[in-house]
Amino acid sequence: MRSTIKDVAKKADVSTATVSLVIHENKRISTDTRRKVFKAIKELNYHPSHSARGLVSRQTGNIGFILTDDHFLRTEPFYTRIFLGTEFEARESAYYILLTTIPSSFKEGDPLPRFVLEGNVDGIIIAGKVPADIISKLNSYKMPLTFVDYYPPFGDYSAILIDNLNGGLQAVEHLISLGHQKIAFIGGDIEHPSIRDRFLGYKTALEKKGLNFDSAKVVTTESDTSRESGYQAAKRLFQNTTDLTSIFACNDAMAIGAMQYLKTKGYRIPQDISIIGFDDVEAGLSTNPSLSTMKVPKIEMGAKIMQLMSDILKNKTKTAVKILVPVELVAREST
Amino acid sequence: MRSTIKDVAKKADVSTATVSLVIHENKRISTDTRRKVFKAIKELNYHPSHSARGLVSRQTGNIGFILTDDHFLRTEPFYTRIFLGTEFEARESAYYILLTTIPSSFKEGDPLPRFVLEGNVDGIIIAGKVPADIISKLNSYKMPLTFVDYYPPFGDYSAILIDNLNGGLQAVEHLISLGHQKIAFIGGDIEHPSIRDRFLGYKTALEKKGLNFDSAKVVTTESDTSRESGYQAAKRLFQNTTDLTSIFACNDAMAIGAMQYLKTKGYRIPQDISIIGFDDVEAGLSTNPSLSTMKVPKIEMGAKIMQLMSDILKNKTKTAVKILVPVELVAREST
DNA sequence: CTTAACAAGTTAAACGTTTAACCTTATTAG
DNA sequence: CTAATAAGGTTAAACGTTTAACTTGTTAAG
Repeated sequence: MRSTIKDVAKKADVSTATVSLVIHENKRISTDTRRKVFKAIKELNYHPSHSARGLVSRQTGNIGFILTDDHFLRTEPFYTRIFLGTEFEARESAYYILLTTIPSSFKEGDPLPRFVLEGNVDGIIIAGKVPADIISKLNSYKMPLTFVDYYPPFGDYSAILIDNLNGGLQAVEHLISLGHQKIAFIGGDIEHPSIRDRFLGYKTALEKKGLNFDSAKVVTTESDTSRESGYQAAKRLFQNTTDLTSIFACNDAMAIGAMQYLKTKGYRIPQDISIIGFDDVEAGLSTNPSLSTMKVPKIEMGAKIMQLMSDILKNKTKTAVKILVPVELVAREST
Repeated sequence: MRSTIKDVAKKADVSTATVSLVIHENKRISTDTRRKVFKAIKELNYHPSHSARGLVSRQTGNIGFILTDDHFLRTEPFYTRIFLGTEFEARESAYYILLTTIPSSFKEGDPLPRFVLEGNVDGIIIAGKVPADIISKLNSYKMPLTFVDYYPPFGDYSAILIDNLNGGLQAVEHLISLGHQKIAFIGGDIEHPSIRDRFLGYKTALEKKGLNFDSAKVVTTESDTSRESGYQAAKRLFQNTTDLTSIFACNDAMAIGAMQYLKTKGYRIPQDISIIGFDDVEAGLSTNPSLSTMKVPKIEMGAKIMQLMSDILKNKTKTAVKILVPVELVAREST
């Protein structure tokens, strides 16, 4: 049998209320009593019952973490790293994370995650792009909704986002600083706010440095940002023009796909063509040459969104905040 | 405010006990009353409070899911798929899964997952190989411990395991049926029960078909089963001998690594060398040629371990059972 | 007709916390 | 010296369920 607050109270020779007050660091309790109680807690290896707490405090101590199944099953551990950060932070703030996936095809009639229906979470973290339908359904529940690595087109939420615009800018400036003037951009899923911003960063960098924008050097027709799409986008790019010396890919997966295409066509990297990606996923390390990229602090983002959630639940943060996390250039062999 | 059992009772004009009995499908309640109650439940969108239930039933309704961080962050979505299966099944049986990772370097002094310390799970599922230290520490808590895709060297637990031996057997028999006589085996982390069994299957198949075992055709010195290790193992293999026409790799990652080596050395697959892997991960589909492999039902395994857990918690399963799930040959272009 | 058995509920205690309201005793202000 | 305040607790109700024990009415058996 696990020990309860009563056991502790008896052992420390105080009331259960006192034990509770000690646990909650209430200043009304003398140092002596506090010590006695802590001693008893230690000796009995007491941990408060999550259920009992939840019942009286009307909080669950749980946070729901939602992502689409294909994001969860992505080959690159991107969202899993974000989750990991969230989990780490949740340990600190004594929350549990309930991870669940939704189909990326989620639509109006589909059932919401069970923890929402049963009110078994105090708040919800949504990671990555999810269908609009689920957001609107979720809105009718009164719990705080926060986003990480995605921001929906409508609504006003707290979110942790990558500074994609600045990242795109830096990536392209890096290429320019190496002497490149003819820089291409390849991207997929261009409706995605993140991709859009990276593209915007690309354009801004060109403008800033007085290089002119050439639409022949831009391929954004792929519907996703997979490796395969990168291959296809590169192929299409070289159908448009061969007048280029470097490529900025909207993410590492596409960059790697593009590298594969370049290799099959006999281009040397970086001598003939330089290439830079975005995200800094593991795979970029084991390509040959290794891939230059913009490093995204995934674990930190996960931790940050959990902190934000915790603040919101403790009423420290009343209004929606959006935090942009900076990215960092990692110059490797491909540039 | 969420509605409670009292609201339902009032609306249906019965006692709360009746509502509870209806929910638990107790036969003592008449069809009429049952209907009334269900109607009220629907109208009020009532869902029982998880906390209140947990408090009185002394169960948490949660299952802990533990894997090492590097397994969770593996590029191939192997364990994530198993988790997904568990999650799906958990929805059916009304459990929540608390996923947490432990360092793969877990040792004696490290803290156990919080849900264990706080007694916030009814049982624990361990996925994949974990350090022995955590198993022994976990044993001192009285909750059921089950394993999926791993079985510890000591102890008596329920587990869902791949039929690795038979899988290895089938893979090699497949090669033999294609006329191969000179079949190599490459593997890593040979201490791992799964790898060991696959190797045993290899040997058994040779024996069964009257082919003699040649230790020069076996490389098991790599310490893990990554792509890179596959590359290295293949390299070493060809240092030993070139007298072979096919390779059975202990998993797809190593098979893919080996394919890369074969390609750089100018071998054609499958004309010069056939190769077969194990696991059926996505990446095997996008190699060129596509990789033959043994298909492991990952989602189903996840679902099965959750069912098993649920049975154990309901006392349906009293003694430890080990279930071997069969694997299936997927012949693609590489053989 | 009496008694037993059953059907279909209801009552009330219990689960382990939290916390508002209360109670002592000691200290301070006037 | 009295009254007010502070310090350091305690009491008891409440949170939303479950379930053993009880009640009431009906049917069946003898």
